[in-house]
Amino acid sequence: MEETTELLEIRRQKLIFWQEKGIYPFGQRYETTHTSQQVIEGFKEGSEEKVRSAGRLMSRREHGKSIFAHIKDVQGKIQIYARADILGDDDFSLFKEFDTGDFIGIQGKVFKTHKGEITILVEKFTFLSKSLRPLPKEWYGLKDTELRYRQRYVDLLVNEEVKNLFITRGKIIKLLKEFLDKQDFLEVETPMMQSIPGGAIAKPFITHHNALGIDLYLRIAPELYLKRLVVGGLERVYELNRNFRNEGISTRHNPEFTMLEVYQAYADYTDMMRLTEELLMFVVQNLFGSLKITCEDKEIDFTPPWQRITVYEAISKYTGVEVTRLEDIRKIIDDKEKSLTEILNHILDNEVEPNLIQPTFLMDYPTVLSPLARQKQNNPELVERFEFFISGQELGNAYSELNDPIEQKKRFYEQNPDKIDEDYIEALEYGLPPCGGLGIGIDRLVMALTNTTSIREVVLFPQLRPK
RNA sequence: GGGCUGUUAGCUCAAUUGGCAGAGCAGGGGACUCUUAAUCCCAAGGUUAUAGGUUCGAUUCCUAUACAGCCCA
Repeated sequence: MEETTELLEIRRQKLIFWQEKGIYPFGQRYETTHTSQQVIEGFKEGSEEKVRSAGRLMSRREHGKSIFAHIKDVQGKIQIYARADILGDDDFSLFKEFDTGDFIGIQGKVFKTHKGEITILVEKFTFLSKSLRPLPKEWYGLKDTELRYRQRYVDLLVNEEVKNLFITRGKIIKLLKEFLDKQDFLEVETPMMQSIPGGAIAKPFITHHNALGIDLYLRIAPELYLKRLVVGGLERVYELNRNFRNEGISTRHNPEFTMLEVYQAYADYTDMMRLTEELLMFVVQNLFGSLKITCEDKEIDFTPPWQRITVYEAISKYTGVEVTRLEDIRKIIDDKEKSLTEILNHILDNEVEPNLIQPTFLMDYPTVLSPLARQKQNNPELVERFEFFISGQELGNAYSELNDPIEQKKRFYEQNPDKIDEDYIEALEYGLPPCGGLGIGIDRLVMALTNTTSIREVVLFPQLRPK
C-alpha cells in the first residue's frame, strides 16, 4: 500500500535533510508560556514581552531575508516573524525549510506590525513534529464530504467551523451534565453489552463472549437498567452515552448514537416536561446568551412553557379529520394492508411532525405503541408519554414509567412472548416507585442547536463503508 | 432496499456537438527584510474512481462495479 507521489517524496527528503543537520524532526515536550490567544490578549504596546508558543505552521509568506507565517493551536492562530538578522543566516536558512503542517515551538518577543497584527518575533525555534503529507489549502478548505468524514482530523484542521461545531457539542454535553448534577441527579454507567436488548424496539448488534460462551447484544437503550437503579433506591439517575442500533444509515441515523436518559422517582411525565424545558433553557441560555436561536431560517424560541398538544389533537389539527380514538385514523388513510400503528406512524411522520417547528410536546400516545409507559388513569388506551420536537425533528421521548410488574409482563408478552426480560419483571416486583423517565437524542439536539441537517456533521467519526 | 446525482492534479474547480485534459492555490527552482489568499519570473505535476463496451477517436455515449451525497420506503 506504499503510496508515492512527488509531494510525499519531497517531504520524505526534508525529513532526511533535518536528520542530516542533526535535528530529529519528531521532538519532545515543549514548555509554552502562552497560547495563541494569550499572546494576543496579553499584548501591551511597547512591553516587548518574551513568550514561548507552539503550534502547527499553517501558512508562510517569504520575503528573501524575512518570513511571515502563522502557527495554529486549538484556540486560533498567531503570526510569527522570522528575520535573518535576528536568527543568523544559518538558523534562518533552516527556518526556511519548514513546511506547512509542521509543528514548531518558538520563543521571542511580541510586537505589533505596521498593519496592526500582533506577532511574535522569532528569536529561537524548535522542531516539534514533521508533517509528511501536504495539507489542503485553508482558504479553500476541504469540501469533499467523503474525505472530510474519513479524515476528520484534516477536516478539523482546515475547516474552522467544523472545529467550532465539535467544541459546541462538547459544551452542550457539559451543560446538560452540569444542570442535572445541580439537581442532584447521579451520573451512572450501565451495561452496553446486554443478554436481552430492551428498552426500545430496534435491531441490535450481536457479539459473542468467549469465556461465558454466550451471545451478547450491544444495547439499544439503557432504560431497563436505569429503572433497576431506581428500584435500588438511586432516586435520580442519568446516563449520557452511546446506544447501538443495527438499522439503516441516513442523515438522521448513525448506527451508534448518543442518548441522554434521566429517571426521577416520585415524578411523572408532566415533571419530565418541566425538566426538559428547564434543561434546554439552561443549555441554550448558556450557549447563546439568549433563548431564541435561528435554525434553518426560522427563529426557535425556547422560552417555557412550550406548546403541549395531544397526539389526537395534533392529528385532527393538521389533517382536518376529527380523531378521538385510534381507529379514527383509518378515516385519513384507509389501507387494509397496513396496521394501525403503521398508519399512525405514517401520519405523525408526514402530516404532524414537520409542523412542529417551535419546541412542542406531543403527548398521550396510544398504549400499543408504548409498552414501558403507564396508562392514563381515565383512559387505558392511552399512556402518559410525550415526544418533543424542535424544527420538525423528534429530539426526545419521555413517560410516566410503568411500575406495575403484572401489567408490564402482560405488555412484554403482547410484544414478544419469546423475549421477556424476567429479571426486569422481578426487579419491578421488588417495587419501582412512581417514576418519570426522559430520553434526549444528543446528536439530534446538537444538530438542532448548530443548525445542521446531517447527523454525520455532528458525529466526529460517522460510520462509513471501509474503502 | 429503490430512485437521482457525483467521482478530473495534493486542495478547489473548468473542459463547447464525441476531436491535443486546463486554471487558481499548494508543492519545486529563482528574486524579494512589514507580509497576511503576499508579489514577480521559471519549470513541473494526470492510468479523467475501477473494469468492460460502442467509435477512426471517449473526461464526454452505454453497461457493470466501488465509494459518496441527496430523496424515498
